[in-house]
Amino acid sequence: MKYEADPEDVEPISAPQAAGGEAVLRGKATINDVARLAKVSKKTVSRVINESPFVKQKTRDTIKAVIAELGFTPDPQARALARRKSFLVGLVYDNPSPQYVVNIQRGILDALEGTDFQLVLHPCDRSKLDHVARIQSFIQQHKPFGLILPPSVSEDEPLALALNEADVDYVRIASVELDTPSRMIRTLDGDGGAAAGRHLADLGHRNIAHIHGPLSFRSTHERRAGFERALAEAGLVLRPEMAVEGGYTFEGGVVAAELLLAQPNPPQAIFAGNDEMATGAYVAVRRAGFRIPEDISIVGFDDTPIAGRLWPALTTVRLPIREMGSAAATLLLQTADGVTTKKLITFSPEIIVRGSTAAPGTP
Amino acid sequence: MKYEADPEDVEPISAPQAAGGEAVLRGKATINDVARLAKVSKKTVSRVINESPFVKQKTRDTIKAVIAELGFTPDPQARALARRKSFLVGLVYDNPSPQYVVNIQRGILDALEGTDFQLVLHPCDRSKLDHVARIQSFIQQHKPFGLILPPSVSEDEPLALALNEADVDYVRIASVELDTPSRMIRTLDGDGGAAAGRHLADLGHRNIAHIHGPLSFRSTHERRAGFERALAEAGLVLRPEMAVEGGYTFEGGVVAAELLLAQPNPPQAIFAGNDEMATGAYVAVRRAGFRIPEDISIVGFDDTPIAGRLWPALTTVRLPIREMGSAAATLLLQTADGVTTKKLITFSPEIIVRGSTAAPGTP
DNA sequence: ATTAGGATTGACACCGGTGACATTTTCGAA
DNA sequence: TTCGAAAATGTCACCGGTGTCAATCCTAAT
Repeated sequence: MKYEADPEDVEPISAPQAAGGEAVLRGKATINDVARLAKVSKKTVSRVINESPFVKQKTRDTIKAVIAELGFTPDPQARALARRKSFLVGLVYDNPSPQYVVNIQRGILDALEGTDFQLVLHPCDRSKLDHVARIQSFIQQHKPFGLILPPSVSEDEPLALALNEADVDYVRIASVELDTPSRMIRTLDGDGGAAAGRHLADLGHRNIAHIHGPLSFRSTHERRAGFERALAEAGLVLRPEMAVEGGYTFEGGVVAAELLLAQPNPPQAIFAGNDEMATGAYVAVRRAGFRIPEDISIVGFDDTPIAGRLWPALTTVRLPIREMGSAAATLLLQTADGVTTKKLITFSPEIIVRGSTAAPGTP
Repeated sequence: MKYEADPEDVEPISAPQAAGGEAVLRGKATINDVARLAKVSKKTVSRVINESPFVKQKTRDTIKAVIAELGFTPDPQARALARRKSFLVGLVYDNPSPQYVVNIQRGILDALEGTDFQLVLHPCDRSKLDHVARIQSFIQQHKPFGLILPPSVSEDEPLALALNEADVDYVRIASVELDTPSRMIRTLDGDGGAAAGRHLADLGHRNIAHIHGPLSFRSTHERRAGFERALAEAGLVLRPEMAVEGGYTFEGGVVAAELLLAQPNPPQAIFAGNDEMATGAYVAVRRAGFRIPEDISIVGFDDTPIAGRLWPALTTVRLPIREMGSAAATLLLQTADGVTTKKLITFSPEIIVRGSTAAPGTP
């Protein structure tokens, strides 16, 4: 039986703009309005919205025309309710670096632009006991379409396990293959560390130190391993007393560098595991009365904006963080299209040589 | 008529954890489950959830007990659909400084923690023609509970006008009273500028320059006005050629400072309208071969993290950005409680003296 | 011309709440 | 004890979509 809406029913709906005399954008069109005007059931409209292949081309065209005419957009809340899945993409993060976080956000937003999805922020604290439970309850309540986990949450295996149980999709951003399999964005931090080591060795430095991040971060180990590999290729070794932890923070960097400089045979060059710590090293080096890069060369990692703002500008290893965020979101949304081709996207870092490194003995 | 659910109906629901044998957290309880167990209608449960005063204390207690037992939490999507209002708080921003943005986010998240609300990010671009239309369509689609507008979107009067028409609540963060009335967080940027001017004048500087932000930002004018006021109180004037625009960016700061230093009678001190530009000034001053603070003193504004990371650390004016974000969210949520007491919260800046300023003639 | 089987489309309940309004209680005043 | 208004609670439709499954429409094969 065909849908036989009589003209009276149709008329007043066809002009949502004009309705009500005053109101112009008020009262959005709903799927019912579209169905009535297109003379089909709302279910068929629903099929068109969701790009179901089981709709005749002609019907589809008619409906699309009506949708366009009415400026109809499906209501995310209603869809979420019916599907038991919202249109939210959660960014679950605990990264201490604001720069990192902002760039990841930007990348995700780039990818989400134009889609129906919205980015919601969900900071967390891995040291809290109910850390995983909180995220679970967030998922249960808000039924996010998916989650994006940058480091170091991405390395949280108990969390990943819990997520696999829960009804969410997620993409992790990390520097290594992780135990729990999942789609992920992988960064070759080791190569970055190697690039830093090679750069310093090529400049002629022999006495090189390293300030690394917390041991609980996988990237700490990756970066250091790559760095040591490059040194080895140049016939150098990283002596144990030349490797100090700086917690990935500015203050940690200051303290770590002070420790290094206080040694009987202080380093000519320092590779810091991130820009924050490199910035801290700048301060310590200056306090100790040394010049950068004449007396001591410094290399960072991340290429956050501060790198270009220091004096001299910091030589550092860049990871395309924004692009990574974008790729993560894209990977997540694939599922929405039913296409799940790629499961892993790899990004390589690149060294950006600026003013904080020079050959030893530069006047 | 009482609700007479017979035990059989009640039993299987009472243990959502146990249901299904395997599943533990699956299948959240709904308002219907609560209603059945508490032997009341779902509407009454709804009243309790929404803290309606028209529920007898005893009934309320019973229902609350059941809610606790079941671990029931209302479904945000369903509520949103029925109320035509979601539980999202939108941060609409275009601020170029990541630091600012992150801190505002943190503040908002602080205030939202423990509530049903979620923060969604909505960056925008005021230079786009459909700028306002985009935000309108975001509102129409996602029906956010409210919006928070930091500068410079907060100063966008056409947007504010459109927002008043639309069905959203919003709080603006700005440095001045704005034409369109609305709840807002106000910062006394003028006082901050004055503090900077006073500090430099007190140190004994007479030849002081200013690098200001874009003229389209109200804060630019506020900060400058306060600065000039303080100079006047010290019997000084800001000569026109000593005021240059730096666009609130690092690069702009570099160029502006170069312009100032190239003048026949270069300044002994520079007050930059924000930390980004102050950082740019550091670079220009060094390139020109001057020392900070011995030859030239520099003051910034905002106290972003970079201020403490520079060498020497930057003397700057601090605005409690995180607290401001938190206050903005709190102001917004008042409506949720029906309590709408405050409409304006004012924050005063404070000068943080660090190493980038000294009396002229310091060796 | 018929007919089977896939291609389309529709009917209807339901997702989990809330709004408007009706009905039942409750309790102080008469 | 009785009555009426206020207090408390319930009924039922609806918010705007989607899932399930049944019904109808086609098309090629018989």
